[in-house]
Amino acid sequence: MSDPTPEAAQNHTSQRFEEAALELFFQRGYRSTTVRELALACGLTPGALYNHFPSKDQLLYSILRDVHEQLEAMMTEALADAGDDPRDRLRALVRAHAIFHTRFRKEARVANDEVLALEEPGRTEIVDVRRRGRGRFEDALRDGIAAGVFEVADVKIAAMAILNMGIRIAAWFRPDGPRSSEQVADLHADLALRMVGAPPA
Amino acid sequence: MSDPTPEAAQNHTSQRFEEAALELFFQRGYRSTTVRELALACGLTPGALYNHFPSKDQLLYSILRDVHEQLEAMMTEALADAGDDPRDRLRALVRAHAIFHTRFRKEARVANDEVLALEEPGRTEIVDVRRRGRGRFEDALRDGIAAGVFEVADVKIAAMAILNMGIRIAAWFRPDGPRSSEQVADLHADLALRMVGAPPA
DNA sequence: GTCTATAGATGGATAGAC
DNA sequence: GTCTATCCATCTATAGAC
Repeated sequence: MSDPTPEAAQNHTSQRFEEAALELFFQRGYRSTTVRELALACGLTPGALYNHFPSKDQLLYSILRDVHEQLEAMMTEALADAGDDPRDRLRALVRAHAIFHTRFRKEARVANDEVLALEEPGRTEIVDVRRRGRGRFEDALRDGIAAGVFEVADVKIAAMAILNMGIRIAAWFRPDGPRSSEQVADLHADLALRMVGAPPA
Repeated sequence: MSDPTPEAAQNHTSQRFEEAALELFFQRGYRSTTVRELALACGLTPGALYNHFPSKDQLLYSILRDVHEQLEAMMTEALADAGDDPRDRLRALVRAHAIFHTRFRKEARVANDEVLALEEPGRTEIVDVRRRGRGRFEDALRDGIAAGVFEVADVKIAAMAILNMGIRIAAWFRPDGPRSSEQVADLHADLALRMVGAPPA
């Protein structure tokens, strides 16, 4: 009842492990990061990790699952707000995707680079999630073609190209660089619309 | 003189190590591949590696250096044959880049994924080589803008997008898939020309 | 130039006290 | 839930015989 404990400011240890792991996996890669380094970054000892995760692999899996959930949520929300015009919908999708890869660039890069490091069955699960995400771009393109506003020679290639120029943002974007998240997102949306034969005015 | 030895068919052991390493690094990644696996794949024992490379790191470095040299050579040759029209030059560059990433997709993917696994000073050297390669795309775009045939809002972003949709080809292309190397290259060249406001007829 | 054998370090993970 | 201590596997690399 009367319980204004300082627990409000508490970061659960498992979460601290995930944050340290994100940073270290981003800097050195999953395989090069040791359990000892993870524990040290949390001010703990190696054994402590295993009170929160059954293995180093499951720690990576937990991170990747969260990252993909968040990306999916952002794209879903963007589409929900986008209206009916296929151009607006593609723009919304590309923008959301780009903004995610700038704002959560560490998460995104770890997610992209370390999928193959996962053990089964987590790996197959995450790969499937990513495949479904790719489907959103293909659907957006097909809708525009059906509506007669896009002209695309090969839907899969175009979708892959749009998706991948977005994915790679996480590899080069710098938060302290000359372009904001929003600017990068707008520029990519314009490029995508040009790619599908619907150049913006 | 009279020397038709069977050495013509000989594969030098160092080359066999590089080939085995390429395959294993492609499948499992550099860090997950052990010296024992490399030696076994060559029908040798771990110690034999060190007659040809001073370390596992130097083996990776040797592979990455060769890969980037070959990519540079292909792009240089493509530009030399391309004539003067900026559209033709961009098309040639994107095509050469795309074909490299289909035909040498294992080499390309290892080169992309394992740069950070390199130790210094090799890592900085390879990163610089890659930066110079990126400059070719920016130059091609600036030439087209100067000639009045391209219209680009942000040269660096557009160059990065074109470069990166090409780089990611190595991550999804399958030699036994429905599209040939040439088809993928042509489709990407068309997308790139659209991105710079010079859609092909 | 390859082998056998092993050094020397480091990895993930566990046991049991507190 | 964290600690100390450690197991045991595995890693890169080396030494010296052939």
